[in-house]
Amino acid sequence: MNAMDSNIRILVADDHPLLREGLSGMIAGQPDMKLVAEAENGEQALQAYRTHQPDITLMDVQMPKMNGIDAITAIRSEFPAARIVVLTTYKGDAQAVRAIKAGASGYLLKSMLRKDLVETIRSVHAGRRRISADIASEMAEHMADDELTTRERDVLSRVAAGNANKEVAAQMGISEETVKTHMKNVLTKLSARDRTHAVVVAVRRGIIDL
Amino acid sequence: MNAMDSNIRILVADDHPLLREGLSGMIAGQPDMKLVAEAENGEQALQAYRTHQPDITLMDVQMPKMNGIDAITAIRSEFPAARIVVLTTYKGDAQAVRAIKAGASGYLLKSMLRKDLVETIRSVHAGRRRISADIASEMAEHMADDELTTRERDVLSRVAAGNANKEVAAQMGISEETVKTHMKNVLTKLSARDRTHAVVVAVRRGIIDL
DNA sequence: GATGTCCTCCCCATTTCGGGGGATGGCGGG
DNA sequence: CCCGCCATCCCCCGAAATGGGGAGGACATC
Repeated sequence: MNAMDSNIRILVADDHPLLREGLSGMIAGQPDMKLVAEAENGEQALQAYRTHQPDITLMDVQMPKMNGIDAITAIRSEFPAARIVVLTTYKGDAQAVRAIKAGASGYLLKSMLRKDLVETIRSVHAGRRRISADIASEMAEHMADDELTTRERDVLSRVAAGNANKEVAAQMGISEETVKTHMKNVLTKLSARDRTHAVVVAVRRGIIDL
Repeated sequence: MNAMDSNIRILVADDHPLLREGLSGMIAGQPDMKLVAEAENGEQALQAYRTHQPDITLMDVQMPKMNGIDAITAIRSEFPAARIVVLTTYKGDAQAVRAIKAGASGYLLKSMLRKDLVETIRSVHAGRRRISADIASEMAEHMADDELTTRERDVLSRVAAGNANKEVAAQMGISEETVKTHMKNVLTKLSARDRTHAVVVAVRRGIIDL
């Protein structure tokens, strides 16, 4: 095995050109790593993965066309062995959980240092998992919590849009009483004091989007 | 005037090392620009500005210790001629307005292309102002709107934290009736359907933080 | 087939909100 | 000095939300 073969081949998927530039520079500075492709959205990432089948994929979550989570799911359904590291600004523990469940091997903050990032890449390439300490502890805090059900998230999203229970009921084709029940459960699960607080907590934790 | 003197001397202030790396690389690629210092928070930015007095400062809004807006205010109070370009992920028109009012000469999104960014730097260096088209149009949409008063923002923040009007009143040492009055005004000004919607709108527009 | 979770619906009572009106004093700009 | 904006407080009232209870059916898991 020569030096060429031992390179860790990397795909970068992020919609910020400047950040890609930064990553590219960082990778260029590592003798054992090589950037093989870039993508600026989830669809391109999937395409690029098919073409290059990189050893490691660095993926942002928030991207146009197809978000990072869906891209991970898509890639992993075709290539179950794909090693993907999510690189994101903080968006709550729930998003991290979704990424991990989708098959990510790492979850890092963009604010992390170069050194830690290259370490993580080598680590994940060697088959380990890596989650930023702050995110890990945040995830741990909510481990015991019941997650919101699909229906509860749906109701909460509509409430966040400014709909009254009655309106939500009409939109979802269910009774207002059912909406109330869902909201009661949401308030309990999120330890929120009222619906407004519930929306804030859910957004902070990445459970719903604004 | 030799080539050295004609360089645009740049200070970069952003808490993401990777983005600084990207900017640094971009600047290095321009023959007429030179990166003279980096900062990873507002305090460092102020310090670095005093030391280097750069021609252009690229500043993120969201930074630890001292945020970008406060840093701009601080720098401009000492150096009224400072030309500062805000570089940020989108956080609503209100934040942009605050930055401009604080004295920023430009407001750009991090998702913008290298080419546009270097153009903007030259443009601002030449004394012009530059605001991203999307942000400008967003700002225009709300030009006619009444802004929230200090008190109204204060009330709304507390409501976002899950406090009932009565609790907000107690915290602020005013009557519940007054809180209601403020909330009525907030709902009207933000065209919100209820308090929950008001919080969502205010967060989206960068009027309050989560 | 028993258990559990989810979704659905219903009852009760109390509290909180939202929308309408009006009123006062302060403070700064014109 | 007057006007406008801000902040404060008050009234009334109907609508909405909250908090407690219970309960049935679907569906998957074990």
